[in-house]
Amino acid sequence: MTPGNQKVNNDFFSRVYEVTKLIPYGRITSYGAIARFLGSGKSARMVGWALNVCHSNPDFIPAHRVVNRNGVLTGKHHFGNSSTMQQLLFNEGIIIEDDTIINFKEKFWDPATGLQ
DNA sequence: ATTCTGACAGCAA
DNA sequence: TTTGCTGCCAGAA
Repeated sequence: MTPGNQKVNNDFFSRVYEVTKLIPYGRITSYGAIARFLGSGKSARMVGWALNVCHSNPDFIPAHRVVNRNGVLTGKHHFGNSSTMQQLLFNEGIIIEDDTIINFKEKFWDPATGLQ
């Protein structure tokens, strides 16, 4: 395996968790934003996959603060109950209507600009 | 080993 | 504007 082709999977997953944990309370971001922040802008699906297996991480991962670029709660079904994700977000001041975050643009937090 | 699918995103029609 | 296909990387069958 070439140096530049080394597996970053482990690292990638961990980074996804770290970034996700950095999302401020009441704020949200998108899979693509995280992927892009990690350097793999086109690997947004991997971010979702990482969050899908985030239970392997001992720390609490606020995965409910991560939605797709449209602000749609595409992963709500992975929170046990379909309404759990929406409920969690609602508790943080995120207004959701029809599985879509109304004030998405307003509450959006980009790790790239949010951490600088 | 091959094929399909997935918590996405970008672009073409 | 909406719909559909493609790229992305990993895992499951």
